Amino acid sequence: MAKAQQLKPAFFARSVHRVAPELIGATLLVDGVGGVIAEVEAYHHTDPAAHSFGGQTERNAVMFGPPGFAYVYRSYGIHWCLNFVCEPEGSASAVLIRAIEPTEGLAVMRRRRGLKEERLLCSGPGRLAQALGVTHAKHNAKRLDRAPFQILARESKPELVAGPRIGISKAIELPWRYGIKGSHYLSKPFPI
DNA sequence: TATGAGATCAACT
DNA sequence: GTTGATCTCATAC
Repeated sequence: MAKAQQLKPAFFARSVHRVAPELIGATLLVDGVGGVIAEVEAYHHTDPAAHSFGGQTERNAVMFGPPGFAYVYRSYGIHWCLNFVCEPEGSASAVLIRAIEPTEGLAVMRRRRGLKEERLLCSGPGRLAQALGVTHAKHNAKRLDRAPFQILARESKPELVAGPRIGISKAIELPWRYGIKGSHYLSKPFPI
C-alpha cells in the first residue's frame, strides 16, 4: 500500500477514453474504505447519454469544471453515483465508477450496506457509493487527490474488456464500458 | 432463474 | 407529467 503512487489531477486531464481504461485496476479509497476499481464507464459531452450533453445545469456544473474532481449525482431519486471529472476544464467529460473489488474496510462496508455478501458490496454504482459512504453533500465537487479520497495507481495492468454501457437509452451502441476481464465483482458480466 | 413493481427526486418536455 | 448512468424485494415459472 505504501509504494503506490497517488493519482494527480494531470492524470485526469486527458481524454476520458484514455483515463477510463487506465483507472481499471487502480485502488479507490474513501476515508480508507474501498478497493480495486473493477468497472467504469466513460461519458463525454458529445455523447447523448451524458449528463453534460446539452449544456450546463445546476446538477452537472462540476462536470464543466477542472479535472480531478468528484461529480456525485442522484440516480433514480434514491442512489448516489460517483464520477471522476476528466479532460481539460470545460470539456465536461467524466468517468462513472461502476464497481470495485472491496479490499479495505470490509466491516465498515458491510455495516453500511447491511449485507454480508462481499460480492454485492460494491458491484454497481449505487451500491458502491453507499458502501464507501459517498454522498452529494460530502463529496460532490471535492478534489480527488485530497482527503477523504485516495486513488492509487495500479502496479500491474489487468486484462481489460470493453463493451456497451448499462442502463441508458441513448448511444447504447458506444462500447465505453471497461472492466477487469473475468472479475467476479462486475455489476453485470460483459458480453463475449 | 426471470420478470416486474416500488422507492423517490431533479431535470426536462 | 415523464424519465432516468439503479437496486431490492416479491411473485411467477
